[in-house]
Amino acid sequence: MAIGRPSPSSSQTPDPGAARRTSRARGIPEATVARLPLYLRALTALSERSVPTVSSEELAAAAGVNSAKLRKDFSYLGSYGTRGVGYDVEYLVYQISRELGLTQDWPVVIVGIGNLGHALANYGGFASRGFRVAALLDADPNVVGSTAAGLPVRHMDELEDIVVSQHVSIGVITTPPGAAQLVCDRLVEAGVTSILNFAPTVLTVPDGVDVRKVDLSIELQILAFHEQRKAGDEPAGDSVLDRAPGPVRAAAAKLRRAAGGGKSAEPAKNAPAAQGPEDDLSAVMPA
Amino acid sequence: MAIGRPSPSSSQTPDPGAARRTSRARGIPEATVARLPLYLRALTALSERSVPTVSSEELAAAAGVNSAKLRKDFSYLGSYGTRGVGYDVEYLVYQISRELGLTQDWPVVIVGIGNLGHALANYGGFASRGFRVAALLDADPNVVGSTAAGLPVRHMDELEDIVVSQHVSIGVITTPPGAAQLVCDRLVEAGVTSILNFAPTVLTVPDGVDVRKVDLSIELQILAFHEQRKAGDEPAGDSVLDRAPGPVRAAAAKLRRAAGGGKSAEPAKNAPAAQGPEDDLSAVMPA
DNA sequence: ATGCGTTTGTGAACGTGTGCACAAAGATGG
DNA sequence: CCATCTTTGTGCACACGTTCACAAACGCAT
Ligand SMILES: NC(=O)c1ccc[n+]([C@@H]2O[C@H](COP(=O)([O-])OP(=O)(O)OC[C@H]3O[C@@H](n4cnc5c(N)ncnc54)[C@H](O)[C@@H]3O)[C@@H](O)[C@H]2O)c1
Ligand SMILES: NC(=O)c1ccc[n+]([C@@H]2O[C@H](COP(=O)([O-])OP(=O)(O)OC[C@H]3O[C@@H](n4cnc5c(N)ncnc54)[C@H](O)[C@@H]3O)[C@@H](O)[C@H]2O)c1
Repeated sequence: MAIGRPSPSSSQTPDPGAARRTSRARGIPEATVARLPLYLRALTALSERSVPTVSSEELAAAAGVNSAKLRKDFSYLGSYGTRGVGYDVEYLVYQISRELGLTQDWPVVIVGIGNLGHALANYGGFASRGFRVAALLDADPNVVGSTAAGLPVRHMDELEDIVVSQHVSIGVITTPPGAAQLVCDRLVEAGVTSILNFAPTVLTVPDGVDVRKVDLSIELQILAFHEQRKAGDEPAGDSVLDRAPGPVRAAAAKLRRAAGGGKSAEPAKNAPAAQGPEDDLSAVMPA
Repeated sequence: MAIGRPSPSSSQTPDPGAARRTSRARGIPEATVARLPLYLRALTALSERSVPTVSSEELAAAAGVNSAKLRKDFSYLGSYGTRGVGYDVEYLVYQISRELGLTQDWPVVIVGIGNLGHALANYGGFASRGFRVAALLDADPNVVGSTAAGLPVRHMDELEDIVVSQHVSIGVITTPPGAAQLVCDRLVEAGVTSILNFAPTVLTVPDGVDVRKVDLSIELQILAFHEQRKAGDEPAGDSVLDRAPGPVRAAAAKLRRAAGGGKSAEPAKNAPAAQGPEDDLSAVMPA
């Protein structure tokens, strides 16, 4: 039963393969691309203060990165600096904007105008960089009549028309997780090839479609992990059984499977637990 | 003029240094930590369907990753699988939860209850994983009276009290960018050691404080970059001057600096530009 | 012109992350 | 108890990303 990758490749954010193949075409590493907007923001601020040139050291500080990294990043774009002087701010703003495709207009649709969709629709920093909200879409008839940020919320039925007629290639999904894959499929079917997904769902898309996700819950969990480490709190001493090699562990595994079996509720000892390091797992593993 | 790193290290998300030092302490790579929440979500779904065991292949598909990667990730946690069978779902849910610190309660404060702050406060998936909104805070007197998601919005004055008395170690910043660093400083001063920042600002924090950022604008720009590539649209043929080595390029640089000089508006030829590959930059570089 | 101080651009070393491929471990059936 | 089949856990090779350190390039003053 060979599990051949199904033809729709699930290209999520942390998948280097697809994304890299694209960007390596002309040699800009993905990690660099992800930092360009950061540099651009810092440069824009300098530009507004009419600063003519900036050194890699200064700009790196403003962007919160290592200066060597910044120089290497810029080197992928070309030689836009002047030795002994630094970089011309205006010129660099233009070059990075161009490289990121920000010199063109990118119409986007937002699907799912609930709490988050509303916030995004109202977000000013949206339009500031060439991204224009082409339409707000929702399935709920109660929502469809209303307006958000001056734009009318339109019905999902109009999705295809809007995407095609306005040449929308970027879609933002802010529906509940259950609807995300369906919405995604419709967007892709209509011609959208880049998706920003706020729903906590793994989206599956065909090759050639990029998906990036924003997941609040994941971010918090990562923070919690490090927070736990800081507290010197080795995450509850592991059962000796599981560290032991050989048949002992196997027996433990067997027991686990035999015990839990069905629809047992969450492993009991889960609640508050005032970060006491001692936290035995007899509750979950009745050995 | 040696530019010694100032003692407050600007540890942003994409800075491996600080984060890694922490997690390497007991050997879980940062990339793995970032995927654990993904696995946990998939496992929780299986658990709700009362699936007793799952193979690395199945789980990997559900989480949208390579199965070898998943197995290696789990190997950092210990040997929790059974060869020939797979992983016990309930047990693995517990192990990952514990590793992520989700078996304890994490009170968080949200600062800046505007569009986004409201949406976050209303977000259900928040509390579902041990994260509890301890307080909503804002500086605007008009907002302070109101309630969001059943919680009262309290004034910034109360920040320190709340953080200390409720042992808050995680703070979420959803203020305008201008206020973010100030708010951050106050949070840190009060004792918060993990910050999730939604404002498009580079935060500077002392060592030992983790910052993660969520930046919609950056995500869109990355998508735009790849979108441009897909359109076969080499980002507007580079001026020959800049590719040429030697004195020619230097002269060009000189010209740029001399020309632009002051507060010149955005490099003119910036507008719509119907994705025509030909887009000369004489406007920005009057050579 | 020449020399001096500054800053870029990059080669090279190193650390991290990914994916293949396979031996070893265990389940299962006879 | 043995044979066979499934699936884990991991050694290994390679790709990617980061950082150091320094020669070459440039501006500027003399
Ligand atoms: N609110 C937050 O702060 C937050 C944070 C992180 C993630 N999320 C995620 O973002 C998504 C949206 O969150 P929310 O709080 O705005 O939820 P919400 O319930 O307020 O809004 C969801 C909207 O989607 C619409 N919708 C439902 N099914 C649809 C469909 N098939 N097609 C089109 N529209 C449909 C609903 O009518 C509703 O207006 C959820 O997946 C949530 O998990 C939200
Ligand atoms: N709305 C979005 O979808 C979105 C998306 C991405 C990023 N952001 C960023 O998130 C942040 C918030 O966005 P928003 O749309 O909710 O803005 P908003 O203006 O609606 O809300 C900001 C809130 O912060 C409060 N505030 C201002 N200064 C404060 C201070 N010093 N201390 C405490 N509170 C203070 C204001 O009173 C207001 O209630 C902004 O930085 C924005 O760039 C927003």
